[in-house]
Amino acid sequence: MTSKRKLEENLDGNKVSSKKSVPFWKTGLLSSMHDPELQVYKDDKLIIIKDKYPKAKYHFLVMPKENIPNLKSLKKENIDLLKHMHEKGKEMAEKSDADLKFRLGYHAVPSMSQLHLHVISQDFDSPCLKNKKHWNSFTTEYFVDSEEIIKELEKNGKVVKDVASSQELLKKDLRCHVCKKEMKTIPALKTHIKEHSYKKS
DNA sequence: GTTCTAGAAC
DNA sequence: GTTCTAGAAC
Repeated sequence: MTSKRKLEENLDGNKVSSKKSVPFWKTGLLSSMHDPELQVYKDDKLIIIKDKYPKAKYHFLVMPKENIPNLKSLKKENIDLLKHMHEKGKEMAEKSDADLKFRLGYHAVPSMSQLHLHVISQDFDSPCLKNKKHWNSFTTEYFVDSEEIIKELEKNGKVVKDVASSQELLKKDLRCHVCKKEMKTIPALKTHIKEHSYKKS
């Protein structure tokens, strides 16, 4: 027989030496979720936290307490939960700044485990927004509105997103989300978007 | 997901 | 020479 395979486990229960082990950082949200410093709302079904690296003036994550890893795990039984997450997310946006535009949605292929609904103001005014992937993940179809996810689950009983085509969206040229003007660099884009208003019309 | 940094782009 | 992007992280 071959020599014994080292199979230690880290604090998150992931196999450290196995090649198939989940990287340590992928479980980061589960820790953040239970960090009182980040929590802003809590009820029997969900927890809302401030994103640790906000990509706009206001950026929250609404997460179910129940373990639901991602969109693929969603079942028809979760429809009421998703609607509840949407409602509470909307309330949090309202409470933060009632005059500011917000979007509520999911990333097609999120990096981190545990389902999370982004509640993000549309100014994208934040030092944490640094690269093309950040920008495109919130301004292309990679960002799927919460209502669309709920509709898809109601219609098909599941939510399916193609990984390869979704990842291609992240490589698209930089474009202003308001006037659609193409920008050559992230710094130029960040300067440009300051010129628009993000108040509700 | 972020950090770091080599080297491309200017 | 400086700004900016993009890929590795054991």
